[in-house]
Amino acid sequence: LDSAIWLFLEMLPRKLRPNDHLLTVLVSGLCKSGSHHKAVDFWCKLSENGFTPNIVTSNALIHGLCRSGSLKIAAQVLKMMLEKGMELDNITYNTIISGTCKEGRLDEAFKLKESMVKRGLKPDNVTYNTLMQGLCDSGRMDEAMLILNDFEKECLSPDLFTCSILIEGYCKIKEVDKGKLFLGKLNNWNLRPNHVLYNSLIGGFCKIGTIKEASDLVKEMKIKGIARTVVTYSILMHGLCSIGCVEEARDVLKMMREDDIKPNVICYTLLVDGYCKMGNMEEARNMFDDMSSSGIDPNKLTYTALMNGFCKVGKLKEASNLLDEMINGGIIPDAATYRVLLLGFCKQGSMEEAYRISQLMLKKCNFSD
RNA sequence: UAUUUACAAGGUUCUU
Repeated sequence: LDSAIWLFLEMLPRKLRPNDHLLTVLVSGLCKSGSHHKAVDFWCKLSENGFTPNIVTSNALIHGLCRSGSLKIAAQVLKMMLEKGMELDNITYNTIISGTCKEGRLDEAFKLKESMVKRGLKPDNVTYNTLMQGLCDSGRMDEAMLILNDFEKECLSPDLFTCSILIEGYCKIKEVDKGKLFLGKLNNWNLRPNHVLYNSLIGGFCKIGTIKEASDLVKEMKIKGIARTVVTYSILMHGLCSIGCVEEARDVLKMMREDDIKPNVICYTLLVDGYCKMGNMEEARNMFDDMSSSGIDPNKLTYTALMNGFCKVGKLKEASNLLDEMINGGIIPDAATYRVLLLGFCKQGSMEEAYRISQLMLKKCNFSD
């Protein structure tokens, strides 16, 4: 990415207009890889040289900044966009409304919706869905439901995002049956249910401990021709593991094979963690080894789950071997990983090994955690 | 295949 930036900056004095699509890809790529400061610098340099990025590229930057929790910087970029005379669009507003909601500042998010109206823009489905999501995240389901009136007032029609946000909201507060009622309302909105709606409900039933209802919904998906996904089955596995039914969760792998869906690293991590939580470290290790032979590489979360398991049963040597193994494999541990190990060693009174690990952490860490 | 909204995995006050 750095050489891509360099190349683009080289073009500036030659009065070559960089390709807008590529600029957008580059800016969002920089943000995704955590270099949002570089993305901002890049945007500024382009502006200073008379090549102010267009609205799409600028929106991508705003989005990247919102995602990394840098709303303050996003506001500064927004200000510069306005100074350059850029016309903000719905996507700009929807993006910052979403970012503001994610920070829990709902009042401010609603004010932003008002200011987009003042600017002559018409809030759309994404705007209302985003605000709804904010309300659902805070458990304010009654207010979320009231947004449906706004849809009608604005002659908008709720979409599958609207439905899944509401279903997920009800599932989160364990009112799964209320969520399920939306399946019946879809016809009124000319919608056909999709896998996300079902996945959310399956998760809801798992959460309230009614695995039977959950697996019935999987059957219903098959009957109705709604595609199951790896998420569908991982939700089921998570539900089973969380009530201690790891063997049943493992059987889900068979269901997946019959359904021609390949398990991914998340599925295996669920099983590794499931066995760890049961204290069955032998099977946990077996699963860990199985996944490699299935060609799926364990990631940071897989290692941390397994290390946590070994720590809990006092096998600290195994845990610290895993730390070395993951680092040698090029997987960067994070704060959660180190916390598991440090807690494990401290509890057992092995302060020297805890110290060694903390030194390792300080040497390797990127200070973001 | 240029930008915005929905679904899955690890640590989380302590003890067990």
